[in-house]
Amino acid sequence: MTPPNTLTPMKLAILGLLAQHPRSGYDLVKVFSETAMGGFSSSPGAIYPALKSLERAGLIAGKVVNQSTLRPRQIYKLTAQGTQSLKRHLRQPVTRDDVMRNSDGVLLRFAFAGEVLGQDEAIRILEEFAREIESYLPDLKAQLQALPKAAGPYGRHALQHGIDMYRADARWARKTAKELKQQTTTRPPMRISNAPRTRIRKP
Amino acid sequence: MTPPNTLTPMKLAILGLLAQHPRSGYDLVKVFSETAMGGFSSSPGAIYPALKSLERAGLIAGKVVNQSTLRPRQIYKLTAQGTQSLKRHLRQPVTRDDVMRNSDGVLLRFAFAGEVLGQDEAIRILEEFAREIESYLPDLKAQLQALPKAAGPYGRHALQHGIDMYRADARWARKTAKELKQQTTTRPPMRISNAPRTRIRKP
DNA sequence: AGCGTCATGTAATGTGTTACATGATTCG
DNA sequence: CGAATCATGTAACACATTACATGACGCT
Repeated sequence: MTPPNTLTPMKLAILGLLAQHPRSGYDLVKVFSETAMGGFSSSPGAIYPALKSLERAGLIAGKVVNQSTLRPRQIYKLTAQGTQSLKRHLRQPVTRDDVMRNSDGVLLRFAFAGEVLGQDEAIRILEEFAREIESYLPDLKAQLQALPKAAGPYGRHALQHGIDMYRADARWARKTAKELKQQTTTRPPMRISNAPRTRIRKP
Repeated sequence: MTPPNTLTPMKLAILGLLAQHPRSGYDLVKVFSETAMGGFSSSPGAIYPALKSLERAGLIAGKVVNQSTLRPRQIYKLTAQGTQSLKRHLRQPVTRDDVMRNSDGVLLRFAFAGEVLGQDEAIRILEEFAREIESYLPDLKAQLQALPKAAGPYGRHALQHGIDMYRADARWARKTAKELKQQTTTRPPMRISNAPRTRIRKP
């Protein structure tokens, strides 16, 4: 494991998307450019190197599809090791550090955990997220109180913005956890093994 | 102007902090490490190079303070050009792109604009921010509607998170603009010229 | 014949992160 | 005296961004 267990946001996103179903690099480019996807602006210059790095690390494997046409296309899918690495990453607890400077990453974890590990893990992430925020909020309020009056209103307002955002985060997490629990259709997690049980229909 | 007009978040933050009052590199390290400051984790390895780059670009000037002790300390302050560059940057309109992938930068702009350009500019930024968000929200809601049912609930919830966050952003911006307008103490902007009118008392 | 899109990349560049290095000063 | 803190940096590294390059395919 040359890159130990780091998994940058970009690579996590790629692994998660490939866990949904195999895709080509170009497919990923389109996903990132067309959907909101948590603020990735990502361009080919970021995606293709990341794919190669993931392939070198043995987490994904590309299969060249030459199908009759002469234009080669690489379709990537997760390897067993990649699946394992993704799951390990998704199972990590939500820390205060995540809350402070990686809340986008938590969102990614939530979405992929729901698909890959099942609803229970998604709910766990939501609740840990909310809990960490709620334990962090008093600190922020104390910081707000501690601000010297001389500092002027702008720093105070900026800090208040942070507080408002965290509150909204926590509210969203609680609300979403509740919704997920209420819908009793507790579906099992998606299968992402290499040997799918059901045939894929190609319409 | 070797680096044209780019001004990364880091450099903007440094310029803004130096506009408040001159500081040393170490002072900046402390500010970034002790206060929340919008999610900068920033360490010496980022700050000192940025300072040198800003100095090369002529936006700030360091003055060595040898004062009796043998340990040199660089105190940086904005040059006239740096002040001008900062103001130009702060006066830029808030775009949808800012909203989509740089809302932290907007916050920084707001806080520094209030101090450097005065309350009116700060309010302008808040209102542009809110307006851009409110014009972006329908798009996001449409994306939410357009999500295929088959995609499962997690992507939908993640998107809903984005919507909730933007709503909270807009609410905060409207609220803050209102508060700033209500307090009739329309103070003039801070002086950041190199020739201060009032003597600085050194207690 | 030419343009846009599909599909894959590479190169240059800048920037942040982590970790380490180096001395001086202050405090117990 | 030794430890923590002040204060300044450097080196190695990974990473993303922008811009460019290449070539096939489909449409007009």
